[in-house]
Amino acid sequence: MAQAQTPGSSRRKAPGQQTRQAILQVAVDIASAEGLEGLTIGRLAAELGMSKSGLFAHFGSKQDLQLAVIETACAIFAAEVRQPALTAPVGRARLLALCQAWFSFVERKVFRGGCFFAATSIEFDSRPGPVRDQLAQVMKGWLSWLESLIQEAQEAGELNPNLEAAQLAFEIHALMWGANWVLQLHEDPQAIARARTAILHRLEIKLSVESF
Amino acid sequence: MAQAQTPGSSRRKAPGQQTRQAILQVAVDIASAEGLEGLTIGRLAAELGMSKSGLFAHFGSKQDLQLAVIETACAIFAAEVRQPALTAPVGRARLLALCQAWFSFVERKVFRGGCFFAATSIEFDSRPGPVRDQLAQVMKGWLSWLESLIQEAQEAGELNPNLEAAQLAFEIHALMWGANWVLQLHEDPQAIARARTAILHRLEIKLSVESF
DNA sequence: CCTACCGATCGGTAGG
DNA sequence: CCTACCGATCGGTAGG
Repeated sequence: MAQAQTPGSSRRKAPGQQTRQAILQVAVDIASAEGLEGLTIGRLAAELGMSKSGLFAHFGSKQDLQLAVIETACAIFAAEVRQPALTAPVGRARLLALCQAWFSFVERKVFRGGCFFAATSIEFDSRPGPVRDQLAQVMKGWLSWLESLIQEAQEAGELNPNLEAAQLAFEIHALMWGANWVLQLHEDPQAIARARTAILHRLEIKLSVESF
Repeated sequence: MAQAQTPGSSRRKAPGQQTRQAILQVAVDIASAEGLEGLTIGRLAAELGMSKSGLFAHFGSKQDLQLAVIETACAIFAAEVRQPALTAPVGRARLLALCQAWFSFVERKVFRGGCFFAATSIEFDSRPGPVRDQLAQVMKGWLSWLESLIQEAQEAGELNPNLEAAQLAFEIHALMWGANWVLQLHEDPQAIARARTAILHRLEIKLSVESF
């Protein structure tokens, strides 16, 4: 999910690949704000200063473009949120680092429209097809990963082992998206603080804890 | 918000109003699934078996249609969720009745695409204009109402008065939408159970409580 | 409430 | 990567 589509180890990308990447960077921003349907070929071409057909040559269809945009969003998310968590030690520290990275990621508006996955997975939840299937798979992977970090913290003796990991993952995820939603719709930065407070409470951590 | 636009008390609606209501009933279902932008005049007319312009005569513009659809969704939500809560006694019982009604409302798929407000407020959070403004106002009203029910329960001595009501309202709302999202995207009915468990835990109610 | 239309834009193709 | 196009659909209007 995180790896680019270039299989080789060559540092130099083929020129076509460079253009393709530039297109996808712009596309992922538009899609986070206006959705994967609101992302139109004409609009995207205009924003890039190129012709529709020139752009379209990089993708066989609009659906292929949408799937490529999801891949790109995954790669950015992996670098911005998953990677920082993996640099923290296993256990509660890693869980905290993940939450920290996620809140930073929405506060810095890495994607113009807030969390790309919130916007697009809700947009497509009633539109059957490969795009919806890929989004569902990505989100399942995210929830599973969150669950595994919780289990690791439990095994390290840093989290109450009586909590059901999948339940806790659901709750943390819901609170994160709640914060993203309030932040986007009401432009209320307090949303982040509310979600932080709730998550720390669930992790049974006193609220004065370090820099978090 | 809940009242229809007919001011009089006449039981009989003008024939134009009947058609208008029929249009809006179909429109609210489409919009909950495909969004307020995905709701096109042509598609709506086709689904109703009438001409585009005949339909359009009831609304001055697409934006007016979108605003009218939001009003209709509010009226349905008031009848399906707010009203059942108001029949329960003030305090914890009313809060529980509200949650009960909300989960029933998404389980029965009162709106084809799940919670209309989740779908559309996320769709429009990056689209400035009257539609976004109205959705933001409706959602602020919902969160405030939730907060006031929590305060009433605290004043009745049925809920820990040290909890911040706005914080608790945020958390309950986030958990409800988390359930709606998992239900829509993964068709996993366990989502409802997870949200129920989390909310009861936050309300400090033993999980064996009555029929809930 | 209809037919008949408008210019703009949609996703996509032909041919270079 | 471009120009030049395709049929379909978009929101919206004229006129009845």
